[in-house]
Parts: sequence; C-alpha cells; structure tokens
Amino acid sequence: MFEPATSRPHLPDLERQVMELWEAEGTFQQSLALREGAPRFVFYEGPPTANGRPGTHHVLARAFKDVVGRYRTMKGFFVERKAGWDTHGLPVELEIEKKLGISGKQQIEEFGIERFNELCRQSVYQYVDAWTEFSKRMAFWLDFDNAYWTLSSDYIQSVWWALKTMWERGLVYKGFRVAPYCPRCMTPLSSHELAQGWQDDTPDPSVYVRFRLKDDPGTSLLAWTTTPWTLPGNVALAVDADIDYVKVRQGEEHLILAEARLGVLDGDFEVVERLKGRQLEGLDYEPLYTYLPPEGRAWYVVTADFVSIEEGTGVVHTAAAYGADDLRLCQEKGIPIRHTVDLRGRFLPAVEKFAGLPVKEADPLIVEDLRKRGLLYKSGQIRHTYPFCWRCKTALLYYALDSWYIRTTELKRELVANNAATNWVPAHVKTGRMGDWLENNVDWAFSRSRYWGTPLPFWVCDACGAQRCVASAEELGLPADADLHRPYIDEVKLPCDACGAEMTRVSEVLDAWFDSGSMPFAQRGYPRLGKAEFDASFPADFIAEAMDQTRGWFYSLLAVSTILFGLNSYRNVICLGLVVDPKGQKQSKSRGNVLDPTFLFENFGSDALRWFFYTSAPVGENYRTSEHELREVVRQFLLTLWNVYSFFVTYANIDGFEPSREPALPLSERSALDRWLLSRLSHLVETVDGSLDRYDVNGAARPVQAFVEDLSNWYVRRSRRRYWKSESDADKLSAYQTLYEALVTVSRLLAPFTPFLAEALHRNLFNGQSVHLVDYPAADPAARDAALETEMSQAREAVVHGLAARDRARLKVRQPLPAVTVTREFQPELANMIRDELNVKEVRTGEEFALDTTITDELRLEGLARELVRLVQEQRKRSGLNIEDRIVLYHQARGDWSRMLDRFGGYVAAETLAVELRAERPEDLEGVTVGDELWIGLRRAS
RNA sequence: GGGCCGCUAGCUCAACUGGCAGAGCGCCGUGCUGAUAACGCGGAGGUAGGUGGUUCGAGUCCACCGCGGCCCA
Repeated sequence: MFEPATSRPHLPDLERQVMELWEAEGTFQQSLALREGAPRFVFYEGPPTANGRPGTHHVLARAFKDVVGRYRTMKGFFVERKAGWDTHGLPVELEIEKKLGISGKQQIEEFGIERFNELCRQSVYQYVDAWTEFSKRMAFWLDFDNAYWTLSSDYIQSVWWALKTMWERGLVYKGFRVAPYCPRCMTPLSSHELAQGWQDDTPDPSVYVRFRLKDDPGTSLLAWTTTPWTLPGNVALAVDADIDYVKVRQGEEHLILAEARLGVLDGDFEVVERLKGRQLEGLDYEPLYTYLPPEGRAWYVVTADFVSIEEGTGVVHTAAAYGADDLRLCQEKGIPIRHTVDLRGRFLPAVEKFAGLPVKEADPLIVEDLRKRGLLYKSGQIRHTYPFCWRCKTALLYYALDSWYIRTTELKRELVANNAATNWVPAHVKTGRMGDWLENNVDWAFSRSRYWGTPLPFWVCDACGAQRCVASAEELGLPADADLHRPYIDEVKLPCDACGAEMTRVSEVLDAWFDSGSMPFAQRGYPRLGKAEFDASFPADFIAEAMDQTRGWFYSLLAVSTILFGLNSYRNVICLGLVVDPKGQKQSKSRGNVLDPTFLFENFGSDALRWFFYTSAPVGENYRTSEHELREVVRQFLLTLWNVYSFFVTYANIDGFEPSREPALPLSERSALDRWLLSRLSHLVETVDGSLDRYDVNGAARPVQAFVEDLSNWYVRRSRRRYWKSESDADKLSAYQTLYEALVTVSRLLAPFTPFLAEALHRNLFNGQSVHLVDYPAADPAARDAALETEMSQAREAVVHGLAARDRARLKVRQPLPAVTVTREFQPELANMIRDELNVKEVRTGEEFALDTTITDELRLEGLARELVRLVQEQRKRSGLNIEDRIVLYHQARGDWSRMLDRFGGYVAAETLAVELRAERPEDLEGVTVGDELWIGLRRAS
C-alpha cells in the first residue's frame, strides 16, 4: 500500500515536512557517506557576505549550485559541500557604523577599534544564522558544521601565506591610487558605494585657463576644467598625438587648442598655424602656482590616449593626484606627484593663498585669482552628473592615496590563458565580459585603510624603513589560534633584521575579495594544515555565481590561483543573470519592487522558485520574476505532476498494486501506449542526463516539463479506463507498471531540481527510500521506438484535425459519428485511440482527411446514452460517493430517452457502476429532471 | 566613450547546423470531464526593434543604427 496522496497538496507545508525529515534522518550526511571513497566532484561554495538578509537573487545562484551538487552525487561522485562565510569588509563596518550612529574613521577610532571590531564580529554571526536557515529552507544542501570562516585565525594565516608567496616573488608593491574619496568621512569609497551616490544636474564651475609657454609668453595653451581646486596641483598638460591642433591669434595673444574645439572661443580669431598634438609634446609652460615645486621635471606638454574632443579644448589639465588618468599618466611619464590637499579635503599650509580652505569653497577664489592675474580666459557653469557620498552627501573628490598592489599586469598572459581554458556557461562570458576585463587588467589594489578585515602582514622598520612580510602567527610569537585582527595585531612589534630597531605593522587591512579568492586553500588552512584535503580538492570542477562576480570572486579566484599555482581554480563555471521585476528593472528597496524569498517560499514553495529559475530564462539572462510566474509553475508543472502521482496512488491502492510483487512485463507484452511512454521516457533520461553533464540546466529541465505534460494530458488521459476496469488482467498490470516506472524515474530525474517534491513522491512510491540516496536514472536504449513516437504524434495530429472538423460542423464530441478517414494506416491500438477521441465508429484510410457527419437514429440514441452517463457521474460525484461505489440507478424516461434505455441500458449501467437500473421514482429520492422526458436518481447499492 | 547580453503575439518565453513563426498565460467562442489549482478544439492577436547586405531562401549569417539591461571608463 502507498500512503494516500491528497489531490490538493499544500506544497510549502509538504516542503517543510520533508525538510524536517531530512534533519531528523541526516539525509544530507547520508548522501555524503554513501559516496565516501568515490571519485570526487569538487564544488566550491562562493561565500556570501555575512551581511544583510538573503534575497530572491540569492536563491538563484544557490539553486544552480545545488542542482549540480545533487546530480553529481546521484551519478556516484563524492561531492563535498563545505559552506563558507565571507565575514570581513566595508559592508560589515558600515552596518555597525549605522547601528552606532557614527560615521567615518575618526569616529570609529574615538569609539575604539577593539569594541568596533567586536561588534562587527557579532553582527556577522547573527547574519550567518539567518543565511543557514534560509539555505535549508530552499533545500540547498551545504555542510554548515564544517563551514570556513574568513575571520578564523587558520584562514587568515593561509591568506598571509599567499601574500608572502607573492611578496617573495616581488609581485607586491606600494603605490599611489586615485579613489573616490569622502573628505568628511575620510575614507575612500568602493565602487559599490560610489554607484549609489551619483546625482544628475549638479552645477560646477566650467573654466578655461591660459597656460603661457615658457619660451613665448604671448602664446598660451588653453585648457578646460570643472575642478578649479585641482589647478594649484597642475603638473602637466595632455594632448592627443594624432589630433589636429591650431594656433590662433585673438587680439594681442595666441592660443593653442584642438581644431575641433574652436567653438569654445569667444569672438573673432585667425588660425595662424596647424599642427599635430605630437608637435606640441615637450613644450614647457609657466606654472599657475609654484607653492609645491615638483622634485623633477613637470609643467610641460605630454601626449596621452584619453584626450577627448567631445568637450573642453583638447588640452587636458593634469593634476597628478586628483584623477585616475592624471595619476597613471604621471606615473608613466615619471612626473613627480605631490598633494596640495590634505585628507580632510583642505588645502595644505604650503598653498598659502588658499591654505586651510575646503577645496569646494576655494573654487571661486581660485577663479578670481586667475582672473586678476590674466590667466583666466573665461568661466561659466555647467551641470553634469557628479558623485556624492551616499551617507553624508558630501561631494566626493578623486584623490590619490597610498595603496598596496599586486602586479597582476605582469601575469596578464597567464590570466588570459587560464581563463581561456575554463568552461564558461554561457560561453560568451569567457571572451566577452571576463575576457574583456582581463585584457584591461590593472594591478590589484588590495589594501583598505579600514578596520574589520584580514590585517596586512607587512611590518616596516621605524628606523631604516626595511619591510618584512609574515606568513603565520608563529612568526610573530603568537599562538596559532590567536585573534589576529586589529587592534591586537597592531601592537605586535618585530625587531628589524637590518638595523635592529623596531618594526611596526602597516595599518591597512586586506580587500575582502582577496580573502574569498583564497578559499581554495584557505578553507583548509593550507599550507600549515589540510594539505591532503587541498591536494584532493584543487581545482574545483564547478562553481556558480551571478554575472557581477566577473569582477569579484571569479576574478579573485583566477588571479590568486594563477599566481600561486599557475592554473585557474575552477574548470566549469555557471554565470547567472539578475533577478529583476516584471518590467525588467533591477530590484531595489527604493523602487519597492523587491520580492522577499520567504514570502515566495511560504506561498509557492522553494521548489517552485527553483524550477522557475531552471526553466524560465536561458542561463546568463535576467529573470523577470513575479508572483504570477510562480503561480504558473505551481499550477502547470508541480501540481500536474502531483496529480498524476495522486491518480496513480489512488488506483494502485484500490487495486492493491504492489510494484515488487510481479516481475516487469517485457516490452513486447505491453500496449503501444505504454511502449510509447517508455520510449519517450528513455529519450528524456538521456536528454536530462546529457544536458546536466554539460551544465546545460535549461536543456535538462525544459524537456522534463514537456514530458510531464504528455504524461498527464495524453498517457494518463488515454489510460484512465485501464485502471478503472474491474478485471485484473495483463493490460492493467502493464498500465500500472508503466505509470509506476515513469513516476519513479521522473522523481529521480527531478531530485536535483525540485528536491522536496521529488523526495515526497519517491519515498511513497519506493518503500520510503530517499530519492537523494539512489543513483541517477540511466536510459534504457531497448525502450526506444522512434517509429512508434512518430506514429503517435501523427495519431494525435489526426485527433486535432478531427476535433476541429467537429467544431466546424457544430457537432458535440458526445455525439457518435460513423467514420473518419485518415491519410495513413495506423496500428489497431492507435486507430482505436483516434476512434475514441473523435467518438467515431470506424477509422478508415484514404487520400485525405474527412469526417463523416451522418447521424443515424442509432447514433443519436447512443449520443443520448453518453449524455445520461455524464449526468449520472455528476450525480455520483455530488452525492459524495467513492469512485468504486456501486449504485442502483432509478429513472423515469419517456420518448427517445426511454428508447435509448432499452437499447443502451447495459452500457449506461456499466459506465456508471450501476448494479441495477430501475424504472421507478421512489418518493424519498431527490434526483434530477432533464427536460420533461427524463428523471434520474441514485442510491448506493447495499 | 568602450565591452557584453537582449529586442519574436497584450504578458512570459521557444524554435538542432539558414528551410512552412510556436507554446503557456490573458481574451473571445466552444467542447469534454469521477480529470487536478483541469483538459481539448477554434478564434482574435506578429512589419520578428529599424535600415541595408549575403543567399534559391534570413527570426537565424554580416554591417550600421535605435531601444533596454549589466559592467567598465
């Protein structure tokens, strides 16, 4: 016996029950134990930032991680699934700042780094709990008990080892980097933060400035800027080597600018000379300000590749420390770099005229100063998009800061090669987004002047400046499990090997992307610990994350492992699109279009959401997600499957069908319909298995949906009578065995996709056995019958034609007709199917399709018989009778109805399980009247 | 400004290498039902974003343009 299956399941409840069952039985652990010692399939979990609650987009990546892990396990591999938590970084710090109501480094330090970092740690733990619960609810099987944490001392020391390895290879250096910087919070901002702070239509000065040539003060280069405050820091002017420039005379003076930009000049002018940008290269000019004389050559014209003729003058004012292009250019040309502005965004004392002034306040004063000195050509105002600090609304400055770098540009060729050797799904990311990113690789700035992160293991001698990189706690004289975070680590001093003086740690912490990029070895504590595990689990066979990780984890994994091990740390990667709202808009709190995963789980179930992600859009595309879409998944797929299952269980129990009692009938003894289904099933198994093997999840999932539709709307629809009939013959057994095999196989095929539903079905169908502990189905080639599949689809086509013809002739299907003519010969069973579906007496073969619509008296009465059967069935249902209950049918009939009963009474009785037809109308029986010629009523037969 | 992806019915999406434009939802009509949160048939609904090109033949290949999304500058 099977457990009775309701025809109206509540999927979220069902899921929770299965989840509890897994917890109680340790099914996940069993699935791992089952494959212990088997070949490994290596999966790496990209650690979510333990900050913020999981959203619907997190279900997406986790659904794809899970489907592959489960599939490979069922294919016989040992798939370790070590959870991981990315615990460091600015997001965590910002959360604590918000909680404390403070902002910026100064206030953090006043609060105390020790207490601050302790709060960060606590916050992380709290979020990890929420993430664990969420992951379990969506059936994402992960080993949470053995999770790796980027904040652990073992992890940190692995990361230090990686840094030291790079350090020893000369790949680490300290340099200058321009970052968006908030002078009030005194911190550079990450690109993520920057993205939140752009404001349109921001007014800024627009000034055109004369730079007088040293050898010819009557001639000036004309440059344009919207940040006058950077002018005291001017060190060079940049031109494009190939652009056409002109020298024009205007009044007493000569001006040089791009020919394409002549429109910026006021008044008449006369072109006196044309020349290419490269002819200007090397010209010296008079500096605007000389407060901070550069130590080396400056104040001359250089060529650059970023000069635009879309705006400005084609002559670009270059202030080394206040623009990314500017800084790179100066570094390339060897032009010295000096700050004129301090970390609070105020002019340094050396810039006497503006000393101490916040730069934005100095803007008008500088413009006025230049005007007085005759260096201002003209000034005005423009409106453009400008970034502001998303927290305090202060205008951001682009500001060069000390930063530590890894020379990834030196490894560019290897990075590109290792990426090329990686299988990307979808394929275009390899050469597209990722390849493009790698081609434009810049050295990795990995330091952050913050607090909650892996501290940089670099010590510098206070006396001689010697530097040292450390790779373990032991080297510092600390126990291996010491807390290695700030501020404790800051207190550790080392003796200088060179001069014996004291060495102090540099104050920065590490970019959290370096942490997560180190997980292949750091999750084991390698190389201090876990050497064997690391060797057995590197590189990964598979990872999956969203597209935005091309610049995040996909890159940091690639870069770190390319440097350390010479190869990429993943062989196959699924790269997913965004979860967006029905209009294609990114979900965001401010738009109010965020779908809460918990809400979706509770209303539709996590299987529904997972299935939606596997089927609704190609991998890499965005998912337009809405309640409506999920309702469709439930209704059309999950419940359709469930109802086939429920149908099977109901009748199997009535008939006492026990799958293991009888040997499987050979194919030759099964009906064509059964052989058709088994052939379809065999193809399905091959398709699903093959597609999953290629990481083509769409290609695997969509055919299952099509199969279930056929199963429900053709196979079961056509087979119903075979289960109902009272005799237990070979055909009935064949029907049960076939449907049973299809259901068991489909539940196994679906196990990786919809783990809850598949489990519920399989456990009931298969002796309580978990579907996640069995092997993935293998296709049975013997079941293939392509000719039969073709014949069946042609038979179905004939039915479609016939029904359309009936519709045109306005003839109900209930009304039997003499014949249909079809254009090919069908084997008898299929011909019968056509006959049934079209309710015709005969299927003939002929040149073209035709429906004979002649209705004889006999046929008309038979139509009435079917009418009556339907009425009785409706009454049975309404009276709450069980499907197998027998009845006594009472009737009062006149005219055609009476003639019909004489002729077809036996048929009516058989169809309605009536043991007796009685031509009487008991007083106490309600019944129904049809027109004025028929009354019927029924009672359960005793 | 650059890169990548997308643009097919009102909506969400299909269509192996170029070969008769489809499904689901929604709408209208109709049929069937011990068949479920159903199902069947018919209908309305398409300039395949646009323009050119290659080809016997283009939704599919090429070029350019437009719109949307993501990323970078």
